[in-house]
Amino acid sequence: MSNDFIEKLISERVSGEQLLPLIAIAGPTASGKSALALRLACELGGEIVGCDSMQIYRRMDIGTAKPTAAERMSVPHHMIDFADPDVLYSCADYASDAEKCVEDIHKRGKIPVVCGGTGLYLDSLLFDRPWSESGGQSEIREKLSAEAQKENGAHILWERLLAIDPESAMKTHENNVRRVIRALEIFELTGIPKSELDRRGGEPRYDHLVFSLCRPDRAEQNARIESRVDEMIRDGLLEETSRLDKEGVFAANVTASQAIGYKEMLGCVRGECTLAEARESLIIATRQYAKRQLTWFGAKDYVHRIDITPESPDPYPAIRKAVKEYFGF
RNA sequence: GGGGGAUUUCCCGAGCGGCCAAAGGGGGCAGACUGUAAAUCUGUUGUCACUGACUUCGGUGGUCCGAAUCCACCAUCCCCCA
Repeated sequence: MSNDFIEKLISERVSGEQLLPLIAIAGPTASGKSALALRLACELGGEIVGCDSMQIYRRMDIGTAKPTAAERMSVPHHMIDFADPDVLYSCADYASDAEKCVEDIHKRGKIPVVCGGTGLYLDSLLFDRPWSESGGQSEIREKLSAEAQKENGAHILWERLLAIDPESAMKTHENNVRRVIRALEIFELTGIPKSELDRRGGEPRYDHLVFSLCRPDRAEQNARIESRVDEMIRDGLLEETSRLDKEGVFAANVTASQAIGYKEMLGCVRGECTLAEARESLIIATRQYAKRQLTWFGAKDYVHRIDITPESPDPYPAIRKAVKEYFGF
């Protein structure tokens, strides 16, 4: 199963300003990314860079399926388990932190193996985007959110966007208030329409080779998700949720409070539903998330999809081979 | 034993004579995504020869030009009185 993908990449490779190598293992939850990345890093003498919007948080261990202490001992892991759940941490923070991290790894003469399922984070690490100039959490956003709450507010905001940046407005459904607000915010902050800003930058930062693990058999993917959920519950997800709840994580409107697993268990912690019900909605939410990830990675032309099937249950050889062909190590 | 209420498309649930292949939600399927992304949002979801036709609303038989909606009987479930 060798590959036009690799050949194409090699032919596209820019030899001029030789970028440094980076390997990434992406794919939906419960696809086996972590184990695979670990194996790859071990063999290549690499270090792992997490690319997961939730594993970055401390004390959120079970629900985010963080690599175990033993695993983290065997190969250095970065961008995992370093932020407090109650702080706001977003994609732009990740992009700059992870970039530094990768730079260090390169300096050490190691090769970074990025591993995780947060597509946007991966994208932001791989490609240089002018995000830093376009602000973040701001009063403008608050103000716009308040306006959106009003009668017909969403539509009014969208029309405002249409006036200043028709291109973005056409691309963004008016119901997607969050995106409409962000586009508006960008313009207010920078004076540049989002569509214009989007065209800037975008150059690759590394000579990257990205894989996405995929199980074409949906039933099998679902079965894996289900057993992973049960494992989490067995390992004490409920208790972990309860602890975080007491910390006030879910009261704060922060990224960590959106994590799948905790959201669902919270109902049970607060006695609003049974554990069985929480389990059920957790499984559903995870399944849906996995599909979104699949759709995201499937749409990226820089992602090389590796299918896991009964005929080839172990994706490792194919990936190892592709790395060898592409990088030569 | 007597009285009352239910039975709707994968699930929940609205509909109570034509505007009903049947609201809404859930789930499923597909998609979007450039500073909340494990988030947010969109489309689709009876069948087909698909701007039309066909088969659905527990079962059977009626009433009516016309029924998921009315009547009768049957089945199953729930509640109340014994």
